[in-house]
Amino acid sequence: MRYSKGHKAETRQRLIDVASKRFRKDGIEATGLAGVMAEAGLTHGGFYAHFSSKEDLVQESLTAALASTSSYLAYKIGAARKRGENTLETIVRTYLQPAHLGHPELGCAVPPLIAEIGRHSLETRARLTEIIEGITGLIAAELPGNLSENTARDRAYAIFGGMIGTLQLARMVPDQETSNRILESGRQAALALANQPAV
Amino acid sequence: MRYSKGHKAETRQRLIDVASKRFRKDGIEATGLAGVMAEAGLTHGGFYAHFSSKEDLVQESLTAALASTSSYLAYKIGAARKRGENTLETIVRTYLQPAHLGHPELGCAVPPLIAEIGRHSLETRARLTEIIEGITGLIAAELPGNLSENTARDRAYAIFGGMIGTLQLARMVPDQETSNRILESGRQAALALANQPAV
DNA sequence: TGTACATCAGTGAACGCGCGTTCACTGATGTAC
DNA sequence: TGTACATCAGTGAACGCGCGTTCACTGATGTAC
Repeated sequence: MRYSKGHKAETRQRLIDVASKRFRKDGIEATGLAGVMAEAGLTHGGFYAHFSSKEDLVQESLTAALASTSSYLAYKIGAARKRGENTLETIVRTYLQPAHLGHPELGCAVPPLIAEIGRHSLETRARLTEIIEGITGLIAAELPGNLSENTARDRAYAIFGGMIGTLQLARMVPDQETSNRILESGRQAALALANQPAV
Repeated sequence: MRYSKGHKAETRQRLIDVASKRFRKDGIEATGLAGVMAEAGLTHGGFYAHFSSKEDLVQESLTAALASTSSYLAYKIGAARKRGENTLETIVRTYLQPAHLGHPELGCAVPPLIAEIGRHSLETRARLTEIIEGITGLIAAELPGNLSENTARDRAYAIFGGMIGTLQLARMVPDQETSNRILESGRQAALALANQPAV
């Protein structure tokens, strides 16, 4: 069967969507290509018409997922600024909202996958690091006070690191009340770090 | 061959040691039982004389690894107190020291494995959560000021979450200078959180 | 003291299974004539 | 306008491999007599 123009690009996009969700939900190692293809309504043999390897799919789908998180945060920041709201509080409340606990397949790819990514090739790590630096850049740009570029960047890393670790802890503890306490504590901590004066 | 008394217990301990290192280095999913047995000098068939399943080994070895981290921190805290040094600074400098970046197989099991553990059974999560709460308890006990038990506990979670996320970020970025900046920023953040007044 | 036997940690072949990857093939449709 | 052909996204069988788990067996040594 010959397909209409744009059909292949659509299929590729669908594969990226399915894979990025499965990776976030089950981990990269635990996600099989056959399952991804099946969920996209295809048989497994056709995979290599779209990607050169599983690692290629990993790069493409995680790049897409991270870029989407970055865009979403940027949009939230813009909307908050328009309304005259505190943009940093918006970032923190968006990232550490209780709804972000469940459904990791719809959330930021960093908390569920950062450790696994760390075991991948330098190339994959470098590529994903770039987008993560985009996210910390968004945070850095909203930090109050006259911080130097370096100070702002470093502080943004600490804030983002705190949010990542907090989300992971909240997701791992089996008790929901503890989960919510951890999230709330993480929110307070992130804002406290953001608002401390320059050293 | 019949073995002398205590021989089986020694083998079991060796398996736990090998496995806990491999899990931390390569992840749980990516670690095969045959490899663990081979590194311990055995063939794979004997595994089930020691553990009922891979999940059993996961629980035993991660419990051991986390307990070891907890003990080590407790020892460091005790030594610092004896010398009249700041115990919280000791915790933070121990956890976020540059040497903790490399060789994750020798470090705390939480940063490399928390996301993967989150996908395991409720039983496994509950068991490991207990020990993690031991670690946050150590931190909570050293927080200055007259914090209520709940406040101290919640703040300890935020500090520990920050240290976890910071270590993960520092491990993932491919550039070592950035790594060290992230670590330093994480140390400052952890101490700033510890020293802020009660809300 | 010497001999027969029970023990049981460890061996290694085998199980079904899913993995990532390869490849000859299909067949509906756009294009060339 | 009608026909022959080229295209190529997707199919499905097959590859070698490692996985977790099972199991009949081994054989050195402690124990019973």
